[in-house]
Amino acid sequence: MANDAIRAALEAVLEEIGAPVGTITLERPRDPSHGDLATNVALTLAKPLSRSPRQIAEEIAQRLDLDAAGVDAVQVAGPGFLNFHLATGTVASVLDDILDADEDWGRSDVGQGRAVMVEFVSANPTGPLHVGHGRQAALGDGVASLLDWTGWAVHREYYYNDAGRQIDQLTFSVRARYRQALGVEEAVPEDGYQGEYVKDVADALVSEIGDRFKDDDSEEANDAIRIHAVRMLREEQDRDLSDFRVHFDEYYLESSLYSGGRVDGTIEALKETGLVYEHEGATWLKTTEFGDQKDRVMVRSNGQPTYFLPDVAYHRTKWERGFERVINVQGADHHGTVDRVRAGLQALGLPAGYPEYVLHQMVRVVQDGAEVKFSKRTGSGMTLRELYEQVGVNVARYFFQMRKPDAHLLFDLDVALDHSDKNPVYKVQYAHARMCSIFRKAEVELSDVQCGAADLGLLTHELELDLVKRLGEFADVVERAARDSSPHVVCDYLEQTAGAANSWYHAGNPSRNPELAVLSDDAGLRDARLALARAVQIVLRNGLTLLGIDAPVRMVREDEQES
RNA sequence: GCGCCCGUAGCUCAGUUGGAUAGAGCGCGUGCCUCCGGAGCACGAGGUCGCAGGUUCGAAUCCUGCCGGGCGCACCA
Repeated sequence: MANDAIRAALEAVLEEIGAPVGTITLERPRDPSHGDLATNVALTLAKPLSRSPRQIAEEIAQRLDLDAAGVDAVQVAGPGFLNFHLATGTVASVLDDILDADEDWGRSDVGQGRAVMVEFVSANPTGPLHVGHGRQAALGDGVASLLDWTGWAVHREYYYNDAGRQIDQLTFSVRARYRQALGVEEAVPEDGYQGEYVKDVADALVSEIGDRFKDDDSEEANDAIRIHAVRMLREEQDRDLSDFRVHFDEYYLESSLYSGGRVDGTIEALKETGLVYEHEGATWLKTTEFGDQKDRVMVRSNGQPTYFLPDVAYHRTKWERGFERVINVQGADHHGTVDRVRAGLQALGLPAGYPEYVLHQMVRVVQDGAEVKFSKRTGSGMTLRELYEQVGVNVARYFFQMRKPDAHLLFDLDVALDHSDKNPVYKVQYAHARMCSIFRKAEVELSDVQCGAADLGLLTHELELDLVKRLGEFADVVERAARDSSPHVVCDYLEQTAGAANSWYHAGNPSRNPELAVLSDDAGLRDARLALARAVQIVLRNGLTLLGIDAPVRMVREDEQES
């Protein structure tokens, strides 16, 4: 690849002149007069070499082996940029690489097969998933997918808090609805779950066991109700996620931490560190030792552990299961737990930054300029299923991934429901389908476009070369997105690439510029342009696949849909 | 009060870890329609990067202090 050749040639020069060799960034300048590729190495070397960047750039340019780098010319510009002009044919040669790699184009091996766990969603089984969980599901799945594409062995995990007070509240809420269904006058507890879905759970219980627990308030009865409710709601969440095309390798139950003795084991291990003390009847851990704001209670004065303890125990199992790298995807409202969990793990001897966190901000759904807040089923916010049944799974997944996690997400239903290029999902999908339509028109199978078959040097138009350069950047984009746990980088790239493909395609409209038509009368040009169309199709398809979104070979028009 | 995140065009947002004249989509304005898919295309206007200092060859980006918005600060989870 052109980039690699230039990098190698640059590194050789840097060694010659005794400069430190770090990562050399090559980027495509916005202004075409600045060449095909440019680098700022000379600027970054100004300090370590204590010479003027311009001077360093001149020396590098002089010593650079142009042939080895595959460039026609190199220029020093501005404060000390090196601008490369690639040899004719070199630019388009990346198309052969793309055709050759096909489904693997964009993959890399920076992870070298190492194990990484991504934990996400992890909602309590106390009700249907809402749109916030949806963002986390799409985002977590995207982060996991990016790691997979960059050579990591990814494990997707869901942690179920199936123990504790929230579950007790659910049990009492279901119990109240159950008795209501049997004609007893009883209100759902004030701090219980008020949504309609609790009635469904109670009704199912009635048809399963009749009135057996109507007046039975024993522990056995409550256990049975709890188990029934948790099972039913877990099944609903699993369906919601499965239909959203999000799947997990493992579901880890909080209750198993207790039954397996891991909570007690963690207390014992922490006590051995000497960082545990008793205060006012409670057991504390000195987490301030590791930068936490204040020390934390592990066991309350009533003997019950706080949530902090099983959380540390749980993350300890991640380490013990061999995951030296773990990424937790969570809502930003949980950021307060980050320091304390890390502190607890550090006390046990785990590394300081363990685990990593991707915290995402809240989601607001807007339609006609007003926020949509209500869901009959939950009595509060819109559910994930209500959203994606309206706009479709593809659109929902894309919208959830197209903003950086740090930013609040405004989910605009008006745009999501639009079926034109104004909707970024459709814009990318249309571009993909359009490439496929070229092959239908040409009566050529996609798979018949072979690597090395076309004379790519014939692609000389500015629009063509611009498009080719973008396609060549895909692997770098995926790597950067993976490094920053940011699927939105891929979305931006796909939208820009789709736009460039559209410009190229429309410029070749036979009625306007027959000399730019893909299906040219000139057989050589036609083959070269089909190779380009095929490469565009591959990149768009791979990008969409990575994000978990369909890449349709044809789009159904609305007027066709109706007939 | 303390901590974390955010503040970039009328709106929604990018900005590759400090680089060249700050970008995209929508909206707005002008011009193109019988096309290899008009659900389009081309061009244009629009910015004191919240404010004020600082660091250096260079700052939307890093540091400090303010202003504004969101979220957290339990022996809840």
